[in-house]
Amino acid sequence: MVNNPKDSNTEEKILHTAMEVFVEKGLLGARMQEIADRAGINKALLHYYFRTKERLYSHIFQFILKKSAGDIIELLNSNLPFEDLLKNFISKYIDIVHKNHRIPLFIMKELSSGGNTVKEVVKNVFNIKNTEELPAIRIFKNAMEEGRIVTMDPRQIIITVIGACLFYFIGEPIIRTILIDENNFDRDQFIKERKKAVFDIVYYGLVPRGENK
Amino acid sequence: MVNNPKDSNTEEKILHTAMEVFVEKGLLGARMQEIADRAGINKALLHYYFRTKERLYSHIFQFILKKSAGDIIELLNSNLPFEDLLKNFISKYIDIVHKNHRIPLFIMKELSSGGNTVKEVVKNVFNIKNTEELPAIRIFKNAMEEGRIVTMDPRQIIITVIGACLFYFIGEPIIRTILIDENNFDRDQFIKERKKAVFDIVYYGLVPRGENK
DNA sequence: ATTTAATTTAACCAAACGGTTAAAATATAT
DNA sequence: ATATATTTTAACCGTTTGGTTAAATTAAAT
Repeated sequence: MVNNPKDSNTEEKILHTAMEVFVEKGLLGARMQEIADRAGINKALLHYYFRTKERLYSHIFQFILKKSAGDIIELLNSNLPFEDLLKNFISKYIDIVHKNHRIPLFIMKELSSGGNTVKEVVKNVFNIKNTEELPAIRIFKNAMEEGRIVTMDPRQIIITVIGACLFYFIGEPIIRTILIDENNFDRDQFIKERKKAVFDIVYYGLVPRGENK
Repeated sequence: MVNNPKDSNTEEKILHTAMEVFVEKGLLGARMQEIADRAGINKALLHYYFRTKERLYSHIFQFILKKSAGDIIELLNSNLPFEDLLKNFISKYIDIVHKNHRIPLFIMKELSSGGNTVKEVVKNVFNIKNTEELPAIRIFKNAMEEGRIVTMDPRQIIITVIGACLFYFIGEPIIRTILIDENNFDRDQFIKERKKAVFDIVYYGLVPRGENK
């Protein structure tokens, strides 16, 4: 009744449900019982698959981290000219975060408390040897060498872009309380405008004065 | 021995310690026993002052929220010209966050999970009647009317500036893992450069083309 | 048909934790 | 000196929670 048999195996169902619960409530707030209930199974079976809460959590955290990293890397793999690349990145990145708006905060929560195994995972996923050679860094360095943008530490640009893209979703509750009139708010439209605003500010903040490309 | 008598009253010591612990570990992660221990008192006395964990937490959360709001409002109260005002705001805001780098994430954590009483507090502190009349909104609208910056939804600008200022501190662990070579990193210098980068990108992203003021 | 794996049921355990209580001790104020 | 407020000690309680266990049941594989 609750289980549509054969439509997915139990392990996937557990992982899917556990991800929801962990993202909603964090490691400490999540309850094994709730995960079991929402997955339509019982607690015994849950422990039968993933021995402990920590093992289950670690599984899911790594999955989310890898997925997020993969999403970003994918966005950078294109041969568009700088302007289009930046516009594309901002638009698609905001789309991704929009569809998974709890993920960034979830990741940062865990990073702030401990972050032991995290660094391993991150280094593993990104396969970092030389920070100079990161795709994102190269993209901005190239644009600088070609004179398309002003000279500036590329890391500062990256932090600015990601921060500008993420912050609305991380801080949405407080932003809406303070900044937005709820009686007259079209969220989808606002997010669409957000893409344009981030691009306009960053792009025209980087392009040298006196040349419009 | 542990208590330096008379150098501070117990209630303040509790609040101070509890703030540390809550900010470090969140509501669920914090332990009343640990707060008592680190405050140099016992659990009974802790409950004698603040009956429940929730009461103590609520106290501290509101305090932090008010302080943070107050900090921002204070930064906006000056009659500097737009360029200086923006530069000043970014610099001082980053300084504040730098000294309390766990606070923003702490606030956002709680806002994401529940945010019941929060809206009350926020509305109370900011005394919001008309979002159009917020100081920050007015500042950008004035600059637009004076032709100093391009026309754009001021809310988008604000979100971009705050996001750019905050994100390094919120995401520092992951940023340092991915983006920064730890063998050759001067954090204070990087944060100093961060101020300039945020200002340059935002300011020149807003100033109309063809006029250098 | 028989073995093996997946799943349920339901009871149970130990530890952690928030909170209480009562009694004594210490300090502060009057 | 006496009353009042603060602080300690230490034991205790009820609940929640992660995790276990054992036995039975059902489904899948050989």
